Amino acid sequence: MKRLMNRVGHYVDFKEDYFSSLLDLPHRIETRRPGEEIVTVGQRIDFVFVIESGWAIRYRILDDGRRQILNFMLPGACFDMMSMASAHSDHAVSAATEVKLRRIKSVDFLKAISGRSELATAFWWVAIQEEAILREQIIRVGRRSAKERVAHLILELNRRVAAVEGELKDFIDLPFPQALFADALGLSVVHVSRTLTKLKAEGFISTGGEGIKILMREEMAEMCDFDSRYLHLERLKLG
Amino acid sequence: MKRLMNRVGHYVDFKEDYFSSLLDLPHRIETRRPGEEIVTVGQRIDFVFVIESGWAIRYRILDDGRRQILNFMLPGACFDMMSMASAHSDHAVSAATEVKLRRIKSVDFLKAISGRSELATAFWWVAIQEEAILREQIIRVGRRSAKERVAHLILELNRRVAAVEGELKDFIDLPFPQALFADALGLSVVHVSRTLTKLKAEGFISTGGEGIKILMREEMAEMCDFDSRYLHLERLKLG
DNA sequence: CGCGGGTTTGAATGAGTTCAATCACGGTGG
DNA sequence: CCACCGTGATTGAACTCATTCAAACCCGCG
Repeated sequence: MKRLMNRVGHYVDFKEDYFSSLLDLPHRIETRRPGEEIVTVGQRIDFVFVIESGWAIRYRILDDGRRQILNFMLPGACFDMMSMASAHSDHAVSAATEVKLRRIKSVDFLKAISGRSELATAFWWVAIQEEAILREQIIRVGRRSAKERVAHLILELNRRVAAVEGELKDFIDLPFPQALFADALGLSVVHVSRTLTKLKAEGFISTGGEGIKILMREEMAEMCDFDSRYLHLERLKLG
Repeated sequence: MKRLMNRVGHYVDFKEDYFSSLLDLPHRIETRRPGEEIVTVGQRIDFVFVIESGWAIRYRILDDGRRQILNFMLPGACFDMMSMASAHSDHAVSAATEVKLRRIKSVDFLKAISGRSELATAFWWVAIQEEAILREQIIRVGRRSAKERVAHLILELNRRVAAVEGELKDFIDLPFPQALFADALGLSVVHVSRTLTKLKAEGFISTGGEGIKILMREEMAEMCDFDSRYLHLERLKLG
């Protein structure tokens, strides 16, 4: 919840008690192991989830097993606020890593924010940002080369982690297999591996442990046409 | 405006006077010729647009000229409700055909729907549907073959036109060049042409005039894995 | 030590692109 | 009325980027 506050706090003048009402909401804390489902296709959506820790993915599986990841969801992510009751999910959500999440009834959540216009505005901004991320994903898989795609996604995730942690680092933890990158970018695992190797050879990044170090942020952003403005983090002072 | 009513009317029990308040809102009617811009990149968004007639596209141009169309917007489309004041557009909107549009100040629009919860709910549904269309677009360009992409988009547009016109036809008017299809699907114009030829040869569709006739809807939907449920038209009785 | 998940590498294949030429068609001017 | 454009659609041939398949590799773990 602290991370959600970090994130949402960028959009409103932060006051602790705005959030206390959210914290006090009736809820359940659940955990999922890597690969376990959180929301299944066709499920009725009457809960809002908040990711307390860990990474999740939103995706769809086609009949023959192809998988497209729509978006990565990291700590502080908050879904599905939009859908509300009486909609059925047309895609699934599952855990990429070990995940801890808070489950709140949609009605309770909506009641809590509807009274407080600052909070409502903040979550409105989160929804706008979410949609911008989806649009950027379309551009990425639709019109960018493999090299650009991989670099662009790395930079996006790096920024989004920064928005949650409050500081922009040159290292991103990616505690999940490259297959997730492949399915997010519409590439094969093999080609993701080759592309990462090339990015390393060209000095943009280096890998070590379960993450990636960004060595030449400027040049890399230039190369893959990454412009962080779409993430709407302007209130953040990350340089 | 009639088309917007058609569309939105699926989600609430239709009452003429819900909409009269929208019709009476201060507005300007504008027209754009094919190719002319409606919203430019970086522009501050404090207007809601309603397409009265014609087709528009939402897209982004990359530095080297590559273009990715994010979504087609057809008569009855209503944007950008989400963004509200103080956001800058990270993509452009322009006319695909001759377009007539209604421009309403965001504040006026929001005031008008905020009082009437049925209207607010209806536009909420429109926003949900819009987002589902974006997600489907990601899956289309990310994990489908050229043949599947083209077929899938044809079926989607067909359904969306039906939602506006109130009846599902086997013929779709597509009064714009194939280049738009290409840029929407992340393909080259040449390959779109080849793919359409193949779809014709296999008996799925036929072309004539400025449109496409769907000859084997079932088989085609099966082939490209099209499931109209994501469009959230359930209240529509289109079979 | 040996197993297993995940990554890397190589070689062959394939889907889609690019470039260039041709075609089809509607509009315009002589 | 017809020749001439210009835009967009189609076709062919060469090429490229990414996929597929298969083997090797790496490393943490029982």
